[in-house]
Amino acid sequence: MEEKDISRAVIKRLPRYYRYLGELMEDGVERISSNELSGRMKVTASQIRQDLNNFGGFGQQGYGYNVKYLHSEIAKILGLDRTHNMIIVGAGNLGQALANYTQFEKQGFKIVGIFDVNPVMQGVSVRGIEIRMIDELPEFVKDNHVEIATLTLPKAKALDMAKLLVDVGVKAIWNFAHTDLNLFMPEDVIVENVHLSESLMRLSYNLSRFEKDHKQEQGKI
Amino acid sequence: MEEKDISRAVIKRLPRYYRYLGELMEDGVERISSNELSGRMKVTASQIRQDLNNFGGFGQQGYGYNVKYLHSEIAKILGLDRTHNMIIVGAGNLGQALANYTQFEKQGFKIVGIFDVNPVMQGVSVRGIEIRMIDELPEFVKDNHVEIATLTLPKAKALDMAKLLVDVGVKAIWNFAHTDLNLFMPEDVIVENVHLSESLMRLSYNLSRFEKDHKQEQGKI
DNA sequence: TAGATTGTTAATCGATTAACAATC
DNA sequence: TAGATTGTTAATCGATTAACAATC
Repeated sequence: MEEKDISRAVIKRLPRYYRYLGELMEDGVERISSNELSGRMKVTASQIRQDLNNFGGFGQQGYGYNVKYLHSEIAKILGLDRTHNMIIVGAGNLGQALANYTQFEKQGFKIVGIFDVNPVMQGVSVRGIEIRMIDELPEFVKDNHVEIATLTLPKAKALDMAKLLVDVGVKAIWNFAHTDLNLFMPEDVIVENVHLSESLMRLSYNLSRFEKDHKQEQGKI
Repeated sequence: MEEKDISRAVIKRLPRYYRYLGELMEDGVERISSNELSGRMKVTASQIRQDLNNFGGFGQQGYGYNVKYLHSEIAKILGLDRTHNMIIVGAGNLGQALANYTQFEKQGFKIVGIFDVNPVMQGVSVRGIEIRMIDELPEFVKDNHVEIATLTLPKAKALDMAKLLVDVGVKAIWNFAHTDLNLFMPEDVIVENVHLSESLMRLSYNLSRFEKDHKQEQGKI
């Protein structure tokens, strides 16, 4: 119906709007104007209005936006109005850390299973969830309506596992492996990459650049 | 000197180039053209050439780019040609997972200390690194030339800790807390945010959108 | 009604792509 | 030298900002 193609840039900002609106709700704020929100979030009011209007007119002239309403509408847009069953594949440090992280559950992402390829892990439990072996995966995904797989395996094992996950019916992969799965996945499988080392490199770039700038300034004096 | 301001979009792609060049090196590839790399990475050859030329002419007409040379030049640009001392602040699941992750060390990010606010953690060791209390922080940062702090504390404690870290001389914060520190930090402090829940929400958005599209298609039949 | 603020169109800015002359 | 491929300028595309009429 309302099927314009929304730009990636807009999607990237939505969760941030959602977070700020959540905070405003906690603070008991009932309504907010694009201009006021603009001040808090350091984006332009114009951009806020443009972004939101991609999805519909959530505001009211002369009033602004109702915080609670807008929050719940963005939740719907982001698919946070329902539960998503999720498994974690790769029970190493990162996988276990994510399994222990209760925040996701509150947002509707329910961790229903943890898998690993290493037999040593079999039977070990994380937050009450027993680690299973991969041979149980196909049945488990079907029986538990698993939509999302969090992939926390080393790069070398990631692609083959991703293919397997797709074969057994997983719809989306949250990829923490340092490799670009999306290039090898079918069109209809969602891949969201979290490349931590790339993030750290960007930090490093900015650090180096700043130090260079600083040295230059001193040199100029 | 060569101080054009490089756009964020370019910086975001640099680590990816670096990764692909690393893989090419491992595969023993000596030279590569922008066109060939374009095919592998699914970006345009034009963009590759434009991106690289922000930093200098690393290629040669009629030949392409020397993989090893380009790899090392990008390393320099990203500040990976030297060691960065890093501490982890927040020894919860995620903090410990990051501490256990040896990959960063290989890229020059050396974890020299782990800190927490919870006295229960005191003296516990992660990968041979003892968890310390915050009162030791100021001296530690100075003595160990700490540049980067990885911040893996809950949101509520994150901002105050960030301010403290800046006060004691930390130059950059790798922020895993669900809050936008950058809005409250001095200009000269680098903040790189990793908002995992935002990433998961983007995945969720795409998942929901796809399902909607799919339903529509079925409806049309 | 008057004032405020949205929704939306138009203008600007920036980033990507295309084209091609320079040159190895 | 001829062929290949870069570096770079120009053209296009998309995203952001500004402006303002619509309307609560």
